[in-house]
Amino acid sequence: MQTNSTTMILKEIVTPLLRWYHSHARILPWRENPNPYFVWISEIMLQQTRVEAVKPYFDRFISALPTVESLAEVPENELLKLWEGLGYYNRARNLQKSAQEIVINHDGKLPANYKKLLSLPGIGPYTAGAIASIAYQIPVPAVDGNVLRVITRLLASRDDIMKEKTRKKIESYLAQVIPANEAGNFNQSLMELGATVCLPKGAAKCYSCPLKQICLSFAEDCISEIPVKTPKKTKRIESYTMLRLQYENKIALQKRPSTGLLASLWELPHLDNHMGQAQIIHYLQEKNYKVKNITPLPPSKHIFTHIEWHMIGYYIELEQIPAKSNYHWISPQNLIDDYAIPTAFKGYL
DNA sequence: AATACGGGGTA
DNA sequence: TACCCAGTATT
Repeated sequence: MQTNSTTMILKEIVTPLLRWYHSHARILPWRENPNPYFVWISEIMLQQTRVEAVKPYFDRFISALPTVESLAEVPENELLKLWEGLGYYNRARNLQKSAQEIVINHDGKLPANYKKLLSLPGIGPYTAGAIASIAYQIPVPAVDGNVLRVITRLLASRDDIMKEKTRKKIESYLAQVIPANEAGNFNQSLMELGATVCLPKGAAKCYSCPLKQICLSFAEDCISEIPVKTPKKTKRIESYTMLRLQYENKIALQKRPSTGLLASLWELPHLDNHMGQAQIIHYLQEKNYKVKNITPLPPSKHIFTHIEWHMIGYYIELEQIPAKSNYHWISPQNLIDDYAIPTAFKGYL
């Protein structure tokens, strides 16, 4: 073990951070009973997702699926319905794959082992560290965006936090100072500080930071310059015309492909580009749908991480549909109960 | 190493 | 707008 200046600084934060966390930890649903299953579910939900967004999903999810076994067995449509609107839907499917593996290979319990956790689908270095430390008190780091920001600022490091190398370096530093009996509290205290005090984009509340005496960026007055992040590339724009098709009080839906964006979720029928009423009527007539009434719906925009959807839409009442319609015709109540529909389409439902 | 993968909150 | 969020999997 090395004891360079970096490690010495990090050793100094342990006690003040734990003391601060003891009195400032937010009360969160998944902290009430931090059993491995609840910790796991919460950590998956929290990937790239804010605490406030997760809260209602977490409570509903663990009520519906309180055990690893129940998650392993739930039908996919029910699972996706529980995840509807939360985004990154592969998280839900990977959760179930892992649950099935855990039932088969680990006696239905999350393994108390960092590498075994890491091998499960949907669990990467951060989540493996979070579960290991929070649920099992195993002294391994859990480095998320908060921790990257807190530590680079603490050290006044200009390392690019988008690079894996930076994360690994910080993990190796932290591994040397994690207190043996409070691994979970220590990791959570770093994240909590990042989430509530050491805020991004010039919003840091250094005046109330328990580490301001130690923080090199605070001393050098360069908080606003750290962390360094490589800029992300611009989004592409895609245009669609959404069809809100109505026939005998039922709505047309179709299932999205099993791979790619919003895989396997349900969607409204739609055409590429922005089409006029005449083009839509022509398109439907060719497929033997007879239009009774068509009215334009207001444009809407949905922004993904890497794509922007620019949508227009039409509300269309049909008086006849072909014997073999490619669409699924769903009653409104059935749609609410059983069909997971991404937020992007909600503007036209 | 770069890109795909949601959705919402904030300055 | 642009950035950011208790990141991971795939290419």
